[in-house]
Amino acid sequence: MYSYEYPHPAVTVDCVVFGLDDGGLKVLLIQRDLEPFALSWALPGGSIKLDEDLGQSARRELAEETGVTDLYLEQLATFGKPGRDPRERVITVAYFAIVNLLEHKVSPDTGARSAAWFPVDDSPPLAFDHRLILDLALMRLQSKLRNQPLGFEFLPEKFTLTQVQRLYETILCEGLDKRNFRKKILTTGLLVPLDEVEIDVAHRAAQLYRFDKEAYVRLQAQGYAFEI
Amino acid sequence: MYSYEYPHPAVTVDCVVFGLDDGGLKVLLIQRDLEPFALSWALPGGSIKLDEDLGQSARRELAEETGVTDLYLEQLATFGKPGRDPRERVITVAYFAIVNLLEHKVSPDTGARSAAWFPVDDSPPLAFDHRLILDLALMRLQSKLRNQPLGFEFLPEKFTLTQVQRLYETILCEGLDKRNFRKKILTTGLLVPLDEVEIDVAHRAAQLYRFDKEAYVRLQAQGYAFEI
DNA sequence: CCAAAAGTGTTAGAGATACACCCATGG
DNA sequence: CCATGGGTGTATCTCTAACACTTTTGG
Repeated sequence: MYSYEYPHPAVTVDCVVFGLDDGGLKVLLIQRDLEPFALSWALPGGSIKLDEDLGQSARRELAEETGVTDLYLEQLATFGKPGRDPRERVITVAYFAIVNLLEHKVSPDTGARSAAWFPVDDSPPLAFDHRLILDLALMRLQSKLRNQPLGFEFLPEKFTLTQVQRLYETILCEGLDKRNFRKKILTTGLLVPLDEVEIDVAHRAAQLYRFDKEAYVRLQAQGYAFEI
Repeated sequence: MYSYEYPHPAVTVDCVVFGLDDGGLKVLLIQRDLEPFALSWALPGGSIKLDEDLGQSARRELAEETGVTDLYLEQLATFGKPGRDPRERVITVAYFAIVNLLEHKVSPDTGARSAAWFPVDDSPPLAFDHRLILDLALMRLQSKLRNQPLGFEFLPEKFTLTQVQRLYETILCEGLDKRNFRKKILTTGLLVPLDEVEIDVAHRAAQLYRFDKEAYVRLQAQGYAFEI
């Protein structure tokens, strides 16, 4: 008989979705309508289905609960401390996601539960061990930003260098020198200038760039390591 | 009623345990005695218990199957593709471990199943998706080695600079300049020279060092980032 | 005295940092 | 013409990379 004699825990996915707007770095939370932690805010997520891969479950739950569909997603870590859910043993596979708030203007209230963006440094108490998960995701975001060209996931396809710099400054919580930053980011060769400039601004219009993902993949295969 | 209506998958842990000896980088595998994949080699691991944290499960399984107890352990990633186990849906939380082969001379045959160390670049076909897990672990090892002082986990408490250099060369698969390597590793301030030298060698005895973990933790808290 | 590995400094080049002003545009 | 942000170059310094010989020890 080919089967596991051991008791099976519940398995869920939870997503830490980051976005960036003028107010800074935001995280997407949903308000729970059921016990335990009814009315508390929590990371979007839910039970996996048995015929779905883990990443698919994460995308499905996000779409159902928040309407967010187009995003960068990667696995963060798995949390399974006994007692983290008062009902039963629940293992949760946490995902880390980035969504482009500027372009898609995601309205998170399309789902069944109420969802909202909170500043990461001023978010409400969270259900379960979700604070722990959020903190880990934030550390991961800061660390990955430095050695992977991940930041562009926050931006629209066409962006200015100032937008990129502000992004880094906001997430890393540190000021950066404009000239040095531009030199560094341009010498990677990963940004290609477009034949377009910003529009509708009350000052000199900035050059627009796009991120050349193909070039990055190519360089990466040759051992290139992005660093900012 | 506070419970999950969703079907529960099986949850296991699997460990990629690395060790280093004169023959290079090794990985610890066990030979399966049951179907599926009977007689195939596989990563040590097994079902979690409902009252155990995930890391504890990993340590318990390792001790039971291979006798290995004293090791560095961290979570790697979770694999849950439907069909990865032909019996039923199984989510496995993979762990990444390093054991000091030189000092402990682990005899992996103490467990119930036969266990053995294989060169990572010459290991047998593996059961399930364990090849995928091993490959990820190897990439993680190489990448972490560069920006965390993780390599010392492979070595005895007292070691020579040449041992450290050989370790880096073996795992990163690249030659390193002796003088530059020594300069770099010593200027971190994380290695403290002991009042001892190597013994029983047929040539000039080398200075012994130990890794100052406390210093690392202290520096890390101040924003220091190890890099080699 | 020979074999084997330990140990040690300098120079040139690349990359990082610090720093301030003029330009273009819209209102 | 003014306010706003866009855009640019140089000098210094620090870190990295390349490189070869002498010393110690045991056999």
